[in-house]
Amino acid sequence: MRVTRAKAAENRERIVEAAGALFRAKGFDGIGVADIMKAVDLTHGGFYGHFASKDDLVAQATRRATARATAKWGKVVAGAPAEPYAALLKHYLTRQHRDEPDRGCVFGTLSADAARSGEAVREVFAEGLEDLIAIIAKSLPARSASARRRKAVATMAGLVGALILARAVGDAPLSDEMLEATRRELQATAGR
Amino acid sequence: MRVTRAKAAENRERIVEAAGALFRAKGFDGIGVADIMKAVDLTHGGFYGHFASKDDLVAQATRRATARATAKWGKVVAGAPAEPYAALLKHYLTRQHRDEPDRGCVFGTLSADAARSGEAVREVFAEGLEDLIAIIAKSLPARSASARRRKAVATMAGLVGALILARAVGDAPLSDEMLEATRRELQATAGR
DNA sequence: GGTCTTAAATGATGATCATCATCTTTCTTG
DNA sequence: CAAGAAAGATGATGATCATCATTTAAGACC
Repeated sequence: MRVTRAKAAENRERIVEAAGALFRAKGFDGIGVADIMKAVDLTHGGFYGHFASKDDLVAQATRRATARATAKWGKVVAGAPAEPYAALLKHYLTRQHRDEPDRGCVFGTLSADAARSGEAVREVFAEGLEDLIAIIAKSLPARSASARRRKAVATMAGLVGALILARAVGDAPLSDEMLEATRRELQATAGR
Repeated sequence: MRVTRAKAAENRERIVEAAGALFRAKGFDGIGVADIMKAVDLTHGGFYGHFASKDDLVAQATRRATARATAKWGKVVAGAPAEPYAALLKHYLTRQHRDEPDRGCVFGTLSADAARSGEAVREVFAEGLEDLIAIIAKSLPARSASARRRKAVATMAGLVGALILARAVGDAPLSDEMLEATRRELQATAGR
């Protein structure tokens, strides 16, 4: 049945949001169009009125998720002006973040899927990643710009790697250790 | 048609090997039983004579891949007794490794998939990861055992994160930079 | 209020999925 | 050499997949 213009736009929003969570939880290949629509209480038929294809939704949901991450990181550093770098590490490497992949960082859940996707998705990832690296670089104690940049890139790798591996090993003690050890090492080597 | 016992065992081997490569290239959900069998020139029907389920194959292929990684890392450190840690970094963070996911480290390709898999697969991951961390720890210059362990865990996170992100951003300049910056940072902070 | 437009529902498409029963063929074993 | 065993092929199962044509119903606009 027909629905108001505003309601239709809201439905599109809800599809993108639900897809973002479901893709993060199950991977691009792990969830289908019908189940995504069911998650927002719609039937699968209306999907192609909103999106050109599933790939189109993948790209839109990914962009939404990276933008959300950038905004969140900005708030985290703004909320801890004295120790922004430490705040970022602490915010990212938590058990809660590890245990809620569907609401967490998209780079920690879908990077491998992105590597297997088309150029459109990979470009969204590249742009989002540059934004986060820039935030890290600004949060670091003053060194040369190139040294800050290098440390920021390596920090991004450490954060994402620790989160992914902490999830991959299940509930082994190693899982908590991945988060804690990576946080301490990154922190200890931040100064110089 | 029937085949010798030896040939049947070899076929099983080839299935596990091919599956290891195909899973790494396309993810656990990205490749089907029929295509795996086709890759070793068999029809899909014989599959369930060799394996109880696709999950069974996933677990076996994963174990094979982690064992292979452990053996390879052992050779790398043995081949560079003067600077084993530097050799590990250099071996892992290369453009070739990034561009050949089907033949590369299973932790860099399937960790996110493992996080979404059953406990059996995650246990294989945990055991394999412990082995690699132990190799890194032994390759580090002498500090306290706990400091070496912590640095080894953080190194593992950095290696895997850099590789995954370098693949996720496509052929952006950031891709090469991820490998190089992470290698330099890990190396620079290895001493103390 | 009547006409046009369109969002979503219904239902079908053909592909592909994991799984398995059955059959054929050939190796193995006595 | 004969009988039993089993590896792999054939083909079917029912699910699920992305995609789309058609229908229905109600908002938008004159």
